[in-house]
Amino acid sequence: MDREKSKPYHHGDLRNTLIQAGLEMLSEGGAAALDLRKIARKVGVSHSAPYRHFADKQALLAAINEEGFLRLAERIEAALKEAPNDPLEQLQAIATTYMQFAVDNPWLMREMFSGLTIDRESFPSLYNASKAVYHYYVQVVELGQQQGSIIEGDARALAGVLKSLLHGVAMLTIENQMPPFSDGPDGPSQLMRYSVQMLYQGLGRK
Amino acid sequence: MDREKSKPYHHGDLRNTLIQAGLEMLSEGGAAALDLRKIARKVGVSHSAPYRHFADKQALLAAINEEGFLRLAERIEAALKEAPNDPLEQLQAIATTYMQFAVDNPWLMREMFSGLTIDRESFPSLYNASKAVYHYYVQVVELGQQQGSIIEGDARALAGVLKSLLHGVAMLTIENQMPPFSDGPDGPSQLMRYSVQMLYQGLGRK
DNA sequence: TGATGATGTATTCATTGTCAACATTGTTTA
DNA sequence: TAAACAATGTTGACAATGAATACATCATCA
Repeated sequence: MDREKSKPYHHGDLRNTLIQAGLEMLSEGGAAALDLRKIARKVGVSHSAPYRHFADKQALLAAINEEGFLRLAERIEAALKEAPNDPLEQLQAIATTYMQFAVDNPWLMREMFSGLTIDRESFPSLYNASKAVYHYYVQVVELGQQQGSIIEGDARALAGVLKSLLHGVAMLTIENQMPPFSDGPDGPSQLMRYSVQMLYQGLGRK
Repeated sequence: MDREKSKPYHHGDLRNTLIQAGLEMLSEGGAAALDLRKIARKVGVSHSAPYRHFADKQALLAAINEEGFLRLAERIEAALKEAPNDPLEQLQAIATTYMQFAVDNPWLMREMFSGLTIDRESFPSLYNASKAVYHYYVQVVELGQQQGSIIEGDARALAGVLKSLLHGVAMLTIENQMPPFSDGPDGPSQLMRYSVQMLYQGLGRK
């Protein structure tokens, strides 16, 4: 009995536990709701214990954001593996995964990309993680170019356009800034598919 | 002499003054740097005076964001007036204006669209202002369709795609999330023009 | 003129990030 | 193995800040 009673003085894995608890707290109201003391309470340590692992609140937030980018990259990688060997379909796979992640983790996404609460440049590993996803875009574009289904040009620049579209659609969706379409696409993932399709075929008439 | 000395007890236009001061403060570090007491000091009133005009910090932020949307809409309207009567050029005018505004007011833009610090839904006038810009997109798309240079389809849905792209490019740019392109477009406004061009002509090869 | 509501002030309180001093424990080393 | 040390956690304190309450000033209008 009492095997839970007298907690050891040292937590054991406080750093990770704090990040996890922070992620949960984020999802319930964003960075504004992210309270260092509350996290500490939740995890069962004193209010200043976190300072042994993070210089300040920013540092914890940076770690949380980094975890977010890692998870996003994981999901996209997994989605790509299951997608058929067709460039457009691979783009769609990335796109809908991106959207799904945003819808599932709106607060996290806002944090990750807002640049409002943390200064990304001062956290190198976060900075790198934040760029990881982009490589998949380039990869798919290059594949498309090799197969002749995507126009010529700097693959990285084209990937940048793609990335921007995905990001814009996803963000505006979770911000309730996308108007509802009566006869247009319905639901986030359809909206995303539609958008990618439009970028692929072009708005201009030939 | 002393014509500035004994300030009148009542400020006269405190509400607007607070918004202006708030905008300035925002531009120096975002909402995190937006300190109610500091604003009050800056404006020369007591630290609880703002509460006569704003229920709380959120309410002031909402007013600031609203002002931001109004300014953005103004700029875009002005840009449209000067643009030639060509749909693609009008799109480009909107796009580069959007980008310029974002580059000029990164913190404000982040605030306006983050949804992190304020709950837009509870401020109707802000909510409306946030949707004003969108109408210009629809307008231009419809014009393009009439002239036959833009493909058929729900103009509002197409405008949504356009809006998403502009937003994505602008936001990722100010967040330093757009990789630099060696032989691609150079500089924010060129990057924006390039992106719109790509959306117009399509990434797919015909 | 004097009643009333709007606007501003002074004071106070709770929350929260941060820091300094101290406690506990695991690890290394003499 | 014992002492020293580094890592980790706790307690208590402080300042900044958002917010609430009670009071002061002033313009307007019946």
